Amino acid sequence: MARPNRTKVALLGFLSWGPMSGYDVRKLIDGSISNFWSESYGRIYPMLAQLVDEGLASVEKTESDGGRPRNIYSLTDAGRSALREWTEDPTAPSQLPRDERLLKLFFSAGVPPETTIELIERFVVELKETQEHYAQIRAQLEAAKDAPLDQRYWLMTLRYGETQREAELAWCEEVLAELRAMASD
Amino acid sequence: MARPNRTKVALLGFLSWGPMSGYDVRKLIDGSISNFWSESYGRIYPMLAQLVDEGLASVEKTESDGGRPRNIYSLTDAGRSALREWTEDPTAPSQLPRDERLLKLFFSAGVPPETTIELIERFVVELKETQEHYAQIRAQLEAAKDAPLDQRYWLMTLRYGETQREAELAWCEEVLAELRAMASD
DNA sequence: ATTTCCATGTAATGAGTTACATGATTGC
DNA sequence: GCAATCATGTAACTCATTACATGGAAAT
Repeated sequence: MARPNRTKVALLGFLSWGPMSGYDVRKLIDGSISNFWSESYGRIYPMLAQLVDEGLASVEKTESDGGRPRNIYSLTDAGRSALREWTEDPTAPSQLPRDERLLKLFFSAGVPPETTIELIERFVVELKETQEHYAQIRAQLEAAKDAPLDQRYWLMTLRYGETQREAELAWCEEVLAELRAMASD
Repeated sequence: MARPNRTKVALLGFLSWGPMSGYDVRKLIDGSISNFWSESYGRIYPMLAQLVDEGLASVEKTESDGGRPRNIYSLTDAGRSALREWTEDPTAPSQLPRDERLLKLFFSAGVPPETTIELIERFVVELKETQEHYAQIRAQLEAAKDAPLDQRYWLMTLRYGETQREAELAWCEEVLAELRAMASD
């Protein structure tokens, strides 16, 4: 696990909560870390198979217990220690950001300010929707009274998103004021 | 240009400033938008060839004007209107964020708070380095007195990064306070 | 009846990094 | 003479999304 694949560690993390299916993982992600993470089925299912190949997880096929057969994955000891190894490492790769909205803004001198105002106003709408989404995540995370220690960490990650979105909204107001002044010249 | 490739529009944008080589583009990026964008040679050179294929740019090989021959690319009219089409469109795809540091924090209940404190402290160091980098970019952008309209947009994008990093630093202080309280229990 | 949700998976496609190969020129 | 910089490009690899295919069960 020199530089483990990101999907891999995400799956190890969720499986550490208990045995579950790929479908379950996806739903858990949507309800907890969609704030800063996403996974597609196209990655989840192949990666689960890979975890089994590598001995980090085991799979049990539940045949006909009512619904359609499901594949339930559990961490092995090797999986648990791989997860531990990753969480204990205090480094994180700095990701190269690529923000298409900012790229557009950067090259906007050639279009009328009104166009750029709309670009930013759409961003504001999106940000407010995101904030509402965060409120739902917050409700879900705060409901987990049975895992108080985990919960504190979860709320830290949520708080990160909340403060970032707030700062973005403040920036939007600043930029909109400038653009509107430019438009009225 | 339904959903143009991101590298493509970035190249169109820089070429709109005047004819230049792939090498030049890379250096310009580093000095202006490394704040929120990056391109590797492995993308730049093939994409420049593709632009020529598509009639969006033309290339002129400068043979032996002193140094090693360079390939200088210029926008065609088609290239200019493709860029215009993109900048005039006030939409931007919302990118799915994947923050490995936050993922690690999310799953940190199983490791001692000291480990997580180090994770955040490293983040603080990185953020301060980034802020210094921004100061250099600011100096470069503010030096461009010959393009005052462009400059206003450039500074808006820079200001975005500055406010985001500030908010991150404030979040780090908050989280560090909580983690230190947890560590001293 | 039909839509929605559960559930798993594959194939096609795109995007992007990193490492490598090459070789000239400039500055020390 | 040697290192750094200029300059272009390719190949291998990784990573990830999207669309598609399949089909059962539950709800309306």
